[in-house]
Amino acid sequence: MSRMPTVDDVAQAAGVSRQTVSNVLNSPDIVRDATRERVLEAIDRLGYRPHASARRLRTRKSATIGIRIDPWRDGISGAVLDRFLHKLTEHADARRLRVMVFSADDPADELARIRRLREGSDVDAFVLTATTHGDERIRTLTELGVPFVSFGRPWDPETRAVPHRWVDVDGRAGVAATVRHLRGQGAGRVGWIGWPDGSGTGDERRAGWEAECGLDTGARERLSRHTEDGVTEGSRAAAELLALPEPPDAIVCASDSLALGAMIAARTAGRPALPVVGFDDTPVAAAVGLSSIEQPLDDVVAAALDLLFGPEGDDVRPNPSSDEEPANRLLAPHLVERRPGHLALDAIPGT
Amino acid sequence: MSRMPTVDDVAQAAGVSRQTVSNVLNSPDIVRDATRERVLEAIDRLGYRPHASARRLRTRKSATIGIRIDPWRDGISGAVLDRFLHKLTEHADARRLRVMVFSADDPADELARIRRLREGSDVDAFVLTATTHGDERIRTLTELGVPFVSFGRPWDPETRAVPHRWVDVDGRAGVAATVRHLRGQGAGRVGWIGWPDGSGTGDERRAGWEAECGLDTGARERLSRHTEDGVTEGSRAAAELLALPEPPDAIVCASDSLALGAMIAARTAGRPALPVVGFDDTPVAAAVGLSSIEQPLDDVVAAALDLLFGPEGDDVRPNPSSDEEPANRLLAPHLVERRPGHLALDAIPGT
DNA sequence: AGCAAAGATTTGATCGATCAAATCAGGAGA
DNA sequence: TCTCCTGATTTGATCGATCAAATCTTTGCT
Repeated sequence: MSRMPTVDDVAQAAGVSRQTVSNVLNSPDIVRDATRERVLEAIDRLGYRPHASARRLRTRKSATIGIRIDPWRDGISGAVLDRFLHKLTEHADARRLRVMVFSADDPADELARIRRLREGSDVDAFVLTATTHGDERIRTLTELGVPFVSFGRPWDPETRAVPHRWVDVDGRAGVAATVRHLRGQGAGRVGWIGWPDGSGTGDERRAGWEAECGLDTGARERLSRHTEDGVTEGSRAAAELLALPEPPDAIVCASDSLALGAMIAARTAGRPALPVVGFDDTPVAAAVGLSSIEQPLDDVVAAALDLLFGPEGDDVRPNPSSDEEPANRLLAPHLVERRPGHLALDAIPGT
Repeated sequence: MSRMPTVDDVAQAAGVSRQTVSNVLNSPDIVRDATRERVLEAIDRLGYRPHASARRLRTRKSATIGIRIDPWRDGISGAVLDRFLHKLTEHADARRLRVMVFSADDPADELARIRRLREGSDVDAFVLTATTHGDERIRTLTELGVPFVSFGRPWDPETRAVPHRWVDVDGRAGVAATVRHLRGQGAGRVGWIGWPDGSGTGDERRAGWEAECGLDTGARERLSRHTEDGVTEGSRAAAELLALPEPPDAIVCASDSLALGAMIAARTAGRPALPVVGFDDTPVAAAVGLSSIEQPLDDVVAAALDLLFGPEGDDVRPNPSSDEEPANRLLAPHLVERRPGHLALDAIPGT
């Protein structure tokens, strides 16, 4: 073939005009049935594919979503965003949207890259992840009028005052439900291992534990630990809890890293059956048979695209203006329960 | 602002013509210094950004790389591809290339998506990952003339006969070097836990062990196990090895999943200091303090882009034709050594 | 049948850039 | 001084699609 066929080629082959071919593709309902079929046949026969760049130039839409990929950090925590990205591509494909990824060194750099992608009409909406306290991206993108949705709610009053679209997972509700579940199974004292105060996400999760653990202030103090994220840290904290005169009957953790550490500590302390629950249901949790609270990423992605594009289609809606009601969704996670001892270590010969 | 400035606006502001502005951006060397500065000043002042779609329409290039993201599978194994993707975006950004991701259900679906992206001029080169025996993608893309590079060498003679660009990591050399290293540290019997025969990657890795373990056929038989990937499987295999009359002094595994299992088994068997080495240096390995053989993804990505675009620039080179020498690179991985017992479980109170 | 309104299809213009060819300016050499 | 050549800059055409408005067809109603 010397060159790819264009609308004109198809039009000629089908004996109609350019525009009719265009209509068949973009508003099939306004074309008469007989004509449409003739055109579709020609499209099929010639193997015509619309030229995306030409279309974008004219329509000023790219049907492309941009998302930043974080530089690879410590690891486990990044897994959620990777799963999110996978889900995003799947849902986007289903809507005939494309996903463009980029990297950035810091929030300022991210904003610069977003501007470039946006101004070049490469991308017409963005998904922000990992929102923080005082997130400058939300304010800036709103001012620039760049359509976006964030995965992560606004954490401070100032950001909350900026009307914008967001989707988040209700960590508090997830932990609360889990604690209730554990207590229903007979665990009288449910312990907590979380992060230091100040991270919005971590505070929410702990609040879920506090609400449902049924312990008085003193007991809550004794049965909880707050530490940086990490397996070692989780291990140490769990060992402390298990060494108490009245140790917990179950431990819920703010992350899988902490939970993995806690699980190892429980095993070492001779309590391999102690229920330990992590958060995010990362591959590690699945690998070692750890219960974990899973974020409903399918729903999160679906909601994010809904907010950006409406229930279907690929027309980006503008950011909500200050007088409208800001659009957002808070989704409940759910517990993935696994049997401790899944590794069947006890059955191993020679021990 | 009512609309984004265009070349014409800049031209007018700088008192030159469209084309000169275009030249300043694309071939700065043919523009006189004084003129160039005047134009650049105008570009800066107006905040002009070239419209990517318009440029692509004219040049028929998109400066975009496409890569498939696998549906989220079991987990640990996918981590390498995720890290690869991160690295790819970083290197691509540095070259002013964009990265578009997409998902597909199977190889046939992937090919269909590639054709669509390619025909719409959305993407002008692709990176294939996870090559397999009899990979149809390589043959098909070569026939279609779609530029690509694969991360993963061709595994069968038929595919090898198709000249194409590829980059891969020399797993055999990596394992061989690791085994040598362990023996140099006094481990007389180094065991192996790998995958069943037939996976190119796995066979290569085991070959590295065989070459350097210094054991006779019988001992090799006794000190190696082949099993599906997984923590449980690794745990079971390691337990068997450790129960031998002459157990191994160290164990090298084909993956971090297997190694994590082996590490847990070693701990359970009362040998927490047994050196265990995994492969891919996944986050899990880092989290639990497991030694692992790391793929040099930075170099892999750099090599892949070199093969596609040359040492610099964003002009895609066509696929190698049958008479040329096919271009490819085989890179050596390196061992990331961690101290077993990193979790400091022994120091935990109450044990 | 006649005529207006609704529906289907076509035509001319345009999106914003680059290519190819034409024009203009500045030196070198006779 | 004039020609010729090189290098810098400008002009007209084009990439492939959609928009907006014009034209042609059909339908519905009296």
